Amino acid sequence: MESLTEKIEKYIRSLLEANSADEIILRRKELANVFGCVPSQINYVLQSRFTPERGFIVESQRGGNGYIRIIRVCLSGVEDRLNHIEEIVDGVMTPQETRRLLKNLEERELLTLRERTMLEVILRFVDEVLVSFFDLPAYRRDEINTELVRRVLKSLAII
Amino acid sequence: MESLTEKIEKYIRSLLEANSADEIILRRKELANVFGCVPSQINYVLQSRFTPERGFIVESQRGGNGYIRIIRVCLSGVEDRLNHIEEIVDGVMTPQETRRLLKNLEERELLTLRERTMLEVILRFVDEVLVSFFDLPAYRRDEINTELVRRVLKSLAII
DNA sequence: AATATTCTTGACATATTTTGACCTTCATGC
DNA sequence: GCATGAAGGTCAAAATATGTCAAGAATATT
Repeated sequence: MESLTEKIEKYIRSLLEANSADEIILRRKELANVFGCVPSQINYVLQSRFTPERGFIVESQRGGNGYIRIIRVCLSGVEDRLNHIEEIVDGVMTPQETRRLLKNLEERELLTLRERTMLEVILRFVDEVLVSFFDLPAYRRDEINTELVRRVLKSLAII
Repeated sequence: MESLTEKIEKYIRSLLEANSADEIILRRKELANVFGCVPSQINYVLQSRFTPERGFIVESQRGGNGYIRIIRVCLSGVEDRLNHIEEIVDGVMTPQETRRLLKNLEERELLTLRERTMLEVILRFVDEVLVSFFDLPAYRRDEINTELVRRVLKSLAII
């Protein structure tokens, strides 16, 4: 069973494909009408599915002639990719957040499945060492794991 | 006598076979119902049997329309390669020996440049953490680093 | 026989989706 | 200017999934 959120996500992605554009403009109310849902559902879809981590930027304007603009981000140069990494690997990530990030990066083809698997094996091993040898609390382990991911992704960004 | 965990493991594997797919999607509660067990038993099976080290990636999402997705990344004919790994990652390696091994694997096209870079960045970071946080002597760090390489290569041998 | 490891269970914690009531912003006509 | 109506935004509750953790039971190892 596909959720409403997934349907709307696919619809928006199909609009982007169809226009073979990196950008589309929507009316929130109209889109909500298409799916027979409440307008704020659209906000939820945007906030959960069209995030920078997934490679999108969303702009909007209220008031008369208001709109929602969805932009697919293209990472062209090394500089762009490094900044992007800094943006999406922000603060300290829990293992769950880390796994989700890796999944998203694979979906965007910024990581291969092998690279993702390697990283998961390594993160598990490092975590195991930190807990069983050094009895480190979860928060400290998350700090180290996050920094590891940050460094790896940065190093890959420049290749 | 087969344990519940083993039964569930076989059942999931059979689902993957049956669909001849590299991926299945489950509902934790439903699967628990099939075996008349507690839902968290499913987590135990996933954590102990469907690890990246064994060639699986597990993704999941909580909440409404939640799911558990199991991705198989393993192929057949693994035995030889595993033995080979045991041979080449023998004993404890120094950082120099490790780098030479990784370079060699890249030249033989068993690792890509990106994968080798990932590993080198990770090994350097782990070593740094072990020194600066825990003041571990060199031979202990080499043990950990060697084990890390062994695990990663084993999991890659499966893929 | 004693100890260590793995398995099983259940109480409790956390995350996601959907909906609706209420808030904020802005272009436009007067 | 400024009131108005037409946008989009925020927040919280309810429903519904999965995750975590620890204790006890079952098995394996020494």
